[in-house]
Amino acid sequence: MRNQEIPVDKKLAVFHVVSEIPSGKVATYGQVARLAGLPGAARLVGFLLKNLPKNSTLPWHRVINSQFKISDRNRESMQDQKEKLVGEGVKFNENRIMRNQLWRT
DNA sequence: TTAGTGACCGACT
DNA sequence: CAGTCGGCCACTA
Repeated sequence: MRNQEIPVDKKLAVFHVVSEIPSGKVATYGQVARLAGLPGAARLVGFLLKNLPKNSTLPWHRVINSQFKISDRNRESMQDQKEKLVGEGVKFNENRIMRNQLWRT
């Protein structure tokens, strides 16, 4: 059977990195991809988070884009993400997250 | 196989 | 700051 030609290992690596993001901090898609050993695969991270099962406990809300903003998609989901971050103590400046809230390794 | 799309990124205008 | 472009990865028609 030659199913699974897709890089499952990469997906797991990305999920692992996201799960390591501490509460109160945020990471960019590109940063997650890089830490997962997949430099340049930022779009893949977005794709994976979009297809995340609802029962997942992954802190996807701590992932933002390089502009320190919440990526466009459903209005509800975006608002939901911001509320979760605020609830964890992440500070915003209007709709932009402050740079010192970035997860540093 | 080719072309289009997306929760992206960096450089450039 | 906003818009465009080429490049990146994987998915879909």
